[in-house]
Amino acid sequence: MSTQQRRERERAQRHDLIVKTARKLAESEGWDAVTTRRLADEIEYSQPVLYSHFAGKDAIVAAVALEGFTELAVRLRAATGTGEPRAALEGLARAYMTFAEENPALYDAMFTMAVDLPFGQDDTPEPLRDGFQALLAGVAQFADGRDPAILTEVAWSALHGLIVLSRGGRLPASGREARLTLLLDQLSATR
Amino acid sequence: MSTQQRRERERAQRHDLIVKTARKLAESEGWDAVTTRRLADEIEYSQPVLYSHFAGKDAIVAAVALEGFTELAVRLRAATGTGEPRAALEGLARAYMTFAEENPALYDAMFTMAVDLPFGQDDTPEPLRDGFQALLAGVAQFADGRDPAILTEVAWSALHGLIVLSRGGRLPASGREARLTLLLDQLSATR
DNA sequence: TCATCTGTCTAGCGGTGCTAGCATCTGGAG
DNA sequence: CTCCAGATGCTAGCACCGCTAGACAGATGA
Repeated sequence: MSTQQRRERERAQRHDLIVKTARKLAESEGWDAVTTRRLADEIEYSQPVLYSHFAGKDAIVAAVALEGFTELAVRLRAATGTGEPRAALEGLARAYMTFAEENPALYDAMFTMAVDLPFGQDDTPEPLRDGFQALLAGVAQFADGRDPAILTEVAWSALHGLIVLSRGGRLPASGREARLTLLLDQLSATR
Repeated sequence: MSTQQRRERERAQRHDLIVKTARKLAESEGWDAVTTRRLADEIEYSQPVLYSHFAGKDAIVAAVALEGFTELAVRLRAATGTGEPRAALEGLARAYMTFAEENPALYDAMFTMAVDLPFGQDDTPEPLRDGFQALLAGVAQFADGRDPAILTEVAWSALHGLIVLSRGGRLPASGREARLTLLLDQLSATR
């Protein structure tokens, strides 16, 4: 009885250990450094153990990404102000960009790597849904006639584009602030 | 004398063959299928031949990307209209998105994979510079007081975001047109 | 004709994700 | 207390990856 429970608890702990280690490793040395051998070594178990917890490496990345969505949602909710529309949007956008900058590997896992997470579907995991809802809640309040969902998607896309192009060196680091300001201006313009 | 020339010509042809084959293979089966072995097999030479033309696999991807920048620049220039601002911008944006949709693997090589292409620097290859200039030329004409470069970068980022998030299934295929319309509206709004 | 030199190939290195099959250790039955 | 069964984690190995050393053949020039 209690033995069974202890085992399940230990299994859950090890599951977490794998996810945390993968994330830490990815963040410090990049996802290329996250190999099954290295990961196994780091958690002090052999490779096959990983496969008793996850279907494969992709599933591990997906688990890390899921953790990211939860954290992002929390951050966005915290940044969702209720003041003047333009300022509220700015707070939200900055929170999003800060998150991406502070956790580049995590952000990659969430938005560029793991493709096997079902996004806009019925079986979409709760954290994903929650993340988008947090963004939506912040944007919706100044939609001002425009479709809130569409507006959110466009705003999100633009932010994502800025982040990903900047990171790859496609955009100069210098104009960063100017780009964000312009984007916010354009998004909050209502004709 | 002529022997020398013939050899150089043949070398150049094989160089092109490698790039074309890599691109075709990537486009039909994805970049994962483009392995050095597979590529060597496809061009009917052995692996080491690839390395007598390119420093490594990354360099091959970069060569494919470079080809893409040239083509994109041509497309954008062709789409740069001179009529009413909003319509001109729309034509440009649609040309960009169409290019990305028709050549997904090529687009990936240009904007998400190859990191060793110097973008905003002094030694930036001409095709890259040209591509951005084509976009700039189209956007600048309706900047209307705003910084043309910044505006171009923001517009580009937003388009890129839409494309890349749509492709990964992060954005529903349904709202595509609505998102583009809203984006164009916001970008062409001058306060 | 022969030496050299260029070009291409075979074979192999160290790495990857993943798995089959064998030990070992534990928990419960007799 | 003993012994068996099942769970658990390991070693070893598969097929593949990018990349390269060294052997080999054919063309080139003296």
